[in-house]
Amino acid sequence: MTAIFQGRAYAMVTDHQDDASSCPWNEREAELLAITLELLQEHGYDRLSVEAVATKAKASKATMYRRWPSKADLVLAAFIQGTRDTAIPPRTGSLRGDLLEIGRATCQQSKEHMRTMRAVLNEMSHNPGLQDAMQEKFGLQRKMVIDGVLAAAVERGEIDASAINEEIFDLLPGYLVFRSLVSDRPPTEDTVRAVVDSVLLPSLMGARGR
Amino acid sequence: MTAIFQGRAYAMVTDHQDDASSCPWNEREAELLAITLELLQEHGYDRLSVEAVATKAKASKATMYRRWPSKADLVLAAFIQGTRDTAIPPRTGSLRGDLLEIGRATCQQSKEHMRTMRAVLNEMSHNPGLQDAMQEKFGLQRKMVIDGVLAAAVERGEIDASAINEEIFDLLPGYLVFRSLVSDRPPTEDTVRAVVDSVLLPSLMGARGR
Amino acid sequence: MTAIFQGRAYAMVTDHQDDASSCPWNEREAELLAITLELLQEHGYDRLSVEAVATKAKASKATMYRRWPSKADLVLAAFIQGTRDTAIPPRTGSLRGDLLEIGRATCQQSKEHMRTMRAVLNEMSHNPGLQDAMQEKFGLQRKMVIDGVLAAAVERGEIDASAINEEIFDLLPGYLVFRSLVSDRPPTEDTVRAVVDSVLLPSLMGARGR
Amino acid sequence: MTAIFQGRAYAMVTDHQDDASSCPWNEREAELLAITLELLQEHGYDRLSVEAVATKAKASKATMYRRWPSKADLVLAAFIQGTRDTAIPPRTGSLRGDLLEIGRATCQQSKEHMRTMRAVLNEMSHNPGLQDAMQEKFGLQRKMVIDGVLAAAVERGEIDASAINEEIFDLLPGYLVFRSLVSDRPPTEDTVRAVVDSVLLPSLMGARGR
DNA sequence: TCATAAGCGAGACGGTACGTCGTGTCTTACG
DNA sequence: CGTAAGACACGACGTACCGTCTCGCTTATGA
Repeated sequence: MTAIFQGRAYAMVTDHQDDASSCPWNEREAELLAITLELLQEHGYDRLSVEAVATKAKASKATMYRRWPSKADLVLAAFIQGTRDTAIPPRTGSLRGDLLEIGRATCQQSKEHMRTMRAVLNEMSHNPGLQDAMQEKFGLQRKMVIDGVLAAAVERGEIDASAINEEIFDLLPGYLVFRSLVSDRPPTEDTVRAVVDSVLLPSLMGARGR
Repeated sequence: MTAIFQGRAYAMVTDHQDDASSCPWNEREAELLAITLELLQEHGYDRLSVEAVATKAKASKATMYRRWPSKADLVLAAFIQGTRDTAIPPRTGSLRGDLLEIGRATCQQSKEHMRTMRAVLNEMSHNPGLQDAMQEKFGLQRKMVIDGVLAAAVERGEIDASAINEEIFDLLPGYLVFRSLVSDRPPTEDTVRAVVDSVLLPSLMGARGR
Repeated sequence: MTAIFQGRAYAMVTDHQDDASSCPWNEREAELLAITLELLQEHGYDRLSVEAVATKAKASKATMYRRWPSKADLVLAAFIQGTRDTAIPPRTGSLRGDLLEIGRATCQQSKEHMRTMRAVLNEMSHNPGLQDAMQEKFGLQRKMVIDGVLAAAVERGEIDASAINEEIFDLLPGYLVFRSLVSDRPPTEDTVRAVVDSVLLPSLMGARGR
Repeated sequence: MTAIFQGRAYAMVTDHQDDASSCPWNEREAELLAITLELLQEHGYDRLSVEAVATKAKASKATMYRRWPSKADLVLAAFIQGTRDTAIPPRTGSLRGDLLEIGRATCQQSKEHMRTMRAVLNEMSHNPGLQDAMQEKFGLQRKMVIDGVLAAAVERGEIDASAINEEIFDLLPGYLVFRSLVSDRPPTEDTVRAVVDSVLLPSLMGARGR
């Protein structure tokens, strides 16, 4: 199951994961990305300079550019590494529990990486490859998780398969991300509960009652 | 009624609107912002240069920097001007119609200004003032519109006031914006219809049946 | 006699001199030039800005440019005004006394206006008019004074007219100016005495002894 | 003997001379300075732009500013390089010949670098370091040459050591430089001859006759 | 064992944009 | 009308960063 979750971009990175402990150069790479992430969070995309990352890491610019051909790539890689290890939320046994768990995880992640995501978003406009990478990583991964949760709910008989809508499978994480990134009202636990209890569950289970 | 819709920021701006036609310097300012917006849409934030805007407008850099102390301010102003005149969606007489209309307007606006919004979003991280400005402009304005629509629906007896939830009043526009800005699946009419028909209306009217 | 001393450039300015007390606008003009001179001495040509002069004088740039069409003209005018009133050294009755007096006056003037002279010199490279003006003012004026002194000495029988050389009539002031402007060893009274006693007088009176 | 002629500043520079041919970066530096000098002669200090030099040399502004922290430093360096290689005038065997030779060399150099010298002069007012550099380079170098010439004349018995005066050792070059830079009457061969024959030699040899 | 290479730090380089400042022209509004 | 105020087009200043490059130096392998 896990394998399915990993799209190309995701795999591209995770393939090296095992090497990280054995191969010293991947440790270095990870360190560089970590510093990138740190400076990114602190100063934002524009005010982040590859030079500063190199200096702080006592590396040279050539080393940076050998690994990531441009600042945008560097930032993307840092972002991916920063979000890679986010655990896939565990199953709780009930649809409501699973959704709340997804919401909770989304909130945490989107708050933590707010600046980075904004930076990557901004870069996406010019970089179709980045667009795809993000989509593959986030869109697909998210879809898999939610599909899994809903499928389990259907299997448990909690909802009808007909209530599932392709168009809005990411309504929960999407809205929460919106609240973190765009609006000035970051999501709280109440937000998650409200979306799940007053919107999603009525919608998903509404058909049942009829 | 219209007055209520306009938050402070909105009013603050629209108050000058009349001046724009009478005062020549505001025409010039508007022209500069329009060019900024154009180049911004075309090339994105990073690849936009103040110099290019000035050149295209046959203005000088000093003129630009006299009005907007930095590139970020310029872009924000351009964005605000670009979205200022977005008409408030008309009332259709039914909750469903109003919501669809809001969704449609949100889709159009967020698609049109996608790159600009991403750029402004990115800038927001460093500029708390920008944060507030955006919130005032978008958060409040959006809230007013939706509150109005829902209040009308309550008045019409379509829904119970108790079904309205502060936490998620912007679920519809929020999700649509997310789809435009973040996900790789820009919203379509189907998306709007799906959110309204299978999510919002069941949620809002669900309480009725009980 | 005085009239002869005044070349074109000199006259151009001094013609207004009488007006200065009666016509208020010339007082203003003199004030502007004085401020220019002051800032010039303080900051040098490059770091002097017309804007600063205008601001300090509570005048507007237009006022400055109406009177002096460029920064160079302004500086030249300021310099001329600054040196205009330098009294022609009085006659002492002996050649040696006169020469020492000329030397003393040159030293004082060239030290006082060192920066200004350097600035004007620099500007002269591009501005032939300035070249002429300077020449007329300084070259001619200087020549007249020295010619007068030497003629008096000849008349007194101190020297032969044949000892006077057109090519080097300004050797004394020239060398002193050089010492002030170019070398790092500004002239002292000893310098003047040395030039007069060990160089000029031997040269001028040498022919006598034979 | 030659070694004695070279003051510290002179040696300081000429020591690098050999490197210039072997080290490629010094060739580049020399090229940049040569272009600077060329544009400086052509347009003068104010109208010279670092950007233009960089463009003409197919270099970047950063390269210029890395080597010379400001336009003034650049111009000074260009001037020093431009005058560095000026050959020390050869000895002719007689005091008169040596003085004429010094005069001739001074005339040529001061005419050739008139604009540059004026620019550097102007800059000196604000830059004490430049003051010292110039003094070291020109004052000392000039003094060495003249001292050497006079010493040789003493040795030959042409003049008395007592006729030499510290205060005016640079009277010849000083006056010639004055004529080039300040006055509108650039020195000619006649000027040199007149100064040497009717002023310097009488002064230096006058004591003998008595 | 030694050399040949591969990766590295350091940092110069050509570009490009930034944001500032000064010049000289022009317009507006006041007296 | 002359003036103070100051906007404007132009263009140079000096800074910072990008992405490329060349240098030596260190390792780490392969003859």
